[in-house]
Amino acid sequence: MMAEINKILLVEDDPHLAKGLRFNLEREGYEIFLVDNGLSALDQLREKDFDLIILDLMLPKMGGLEVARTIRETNIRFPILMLTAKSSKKDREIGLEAGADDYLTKPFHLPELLLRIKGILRRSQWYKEPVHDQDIFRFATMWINFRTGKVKGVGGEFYLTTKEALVMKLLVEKKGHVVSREELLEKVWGYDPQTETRTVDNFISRLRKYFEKRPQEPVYILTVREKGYQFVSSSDN
Amino acid sequence: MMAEINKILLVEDDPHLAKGLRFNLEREGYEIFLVDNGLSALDQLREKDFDLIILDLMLPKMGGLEVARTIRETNIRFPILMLTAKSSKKDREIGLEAGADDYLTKPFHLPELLLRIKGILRRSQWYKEPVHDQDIFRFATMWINFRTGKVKGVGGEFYLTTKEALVMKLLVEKKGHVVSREELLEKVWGYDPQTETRTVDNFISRLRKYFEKRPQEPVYILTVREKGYQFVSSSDN
DNA sequence: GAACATTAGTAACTGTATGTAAAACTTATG
DNA sequence: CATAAGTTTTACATACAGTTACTAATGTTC
Repeated sequence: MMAEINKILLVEDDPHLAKGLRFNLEREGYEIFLVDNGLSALDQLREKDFDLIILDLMLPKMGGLEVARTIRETNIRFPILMLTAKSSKKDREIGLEAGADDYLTKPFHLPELLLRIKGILRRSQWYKEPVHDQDIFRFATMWINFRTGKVKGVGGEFYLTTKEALVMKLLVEKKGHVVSREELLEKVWGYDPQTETRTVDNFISRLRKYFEKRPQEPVYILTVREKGYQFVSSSDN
Repeated sequence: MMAEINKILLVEDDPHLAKGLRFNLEREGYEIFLVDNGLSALDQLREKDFDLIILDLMLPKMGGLEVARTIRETNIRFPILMLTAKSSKKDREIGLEAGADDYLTKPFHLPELLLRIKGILRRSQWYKEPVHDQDIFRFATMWINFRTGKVKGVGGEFYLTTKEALVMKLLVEKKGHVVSREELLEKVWGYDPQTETRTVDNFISRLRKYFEKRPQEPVYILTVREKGYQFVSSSDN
């Protein structure tokens, strides 16, 4: 399973509490997006993909209940954790009735919040499609998803084109072994391996620009003169 | 939605509490099976299909935690509601950690128990039988009614035109497979697929504006170069 | 090691496919 | 017949794949 960072939308108008929560949740490895009112919350949901929303019941502009109901109207399964200041039974009942998956009464203890978050995320994984390991390859400080072509590294993310991904995949699959231009032409392009072309070389050149720190002195994608190219990776996978 | 009677396995060794709960839950329309220890609970689970287990933490023969863990070993998603006599924080954390979906501290109020049961059952429905009205299609945080063209999302609602809806419907029906421009032209427009036109591309462009958060980097309506377009909904990373 | 031959690196160019704003056209409606 | 909504074409921008041409590196021969 891919260790994707979970994105949490935190909707809290008390700046003090918000700051504290953000700090603690980020320390736990979650990516936190903070807004202080209900309308902004819905805006954010439209913009980004979140894994969970933590929603204060009492909010300016649009209350937590209304936000929860709006979400439930279109997405019955989006994970919602509600925070309620009042500990009155009535409030909690209303919260759950409005569609919250769980709630916590302020003041709450951090370990319990963390447990509830973990629980909700665990449950919400059920309906998400698992990412298959064989599609994802990690090396150095980046990973590649060969199915989608997505590459993520410290410097951000980008997409390989279809052919680029196929070439890279073939090299990686045969890591430590030389792959001839003929084999690449055949398996990636479906060409007659007789064909005289420099296409493969050009693709290698491009891949080195993506993945090598100094493309002129490649460390991963090596040339084997007269034979072809070879992917090597000292470490993992 | 099917009005199936929900079967609940109640594991409680206090005869007094057990009797009261059974009475009240049956009055709510649930079918209750009662056992008074952990081993019998596992026996029952092997025998029948339950929708939920309500589990006392303190039980003779085999404790609630152990039962919960045993269930989680084989069925990660079976709904578990834990009852704990002690209100110590420690206990609740342990309960959730062991895999309970929710817990309640004794003494609890009946309405709250009922709400939690409803909540758990609602959530567990998601993976049992997702709502699939013929005309309504849900994805991400929105839904589309293909008959009327109505689209609703957290950001409000609007209507697709007839052709827009037809294009979207065809893509969704063949979700996960590439649909060629020719097929779209034929099935939506009734054109001779020979026709040279960019109409399809324009519709795709428009649909992306409606449904994609970043139309330039679509995650649902994908281009397959030289082949056509493809709708995918399992958009991991 | 000088001269030449072979192989590889890569910038620049070409053709084709796709994205999309805007113009042009069509149809329905009052 | 004017208007608006829906559709389609046009035109231009961009992206991808593949070729060419030149440069650099390596290997071979004398």
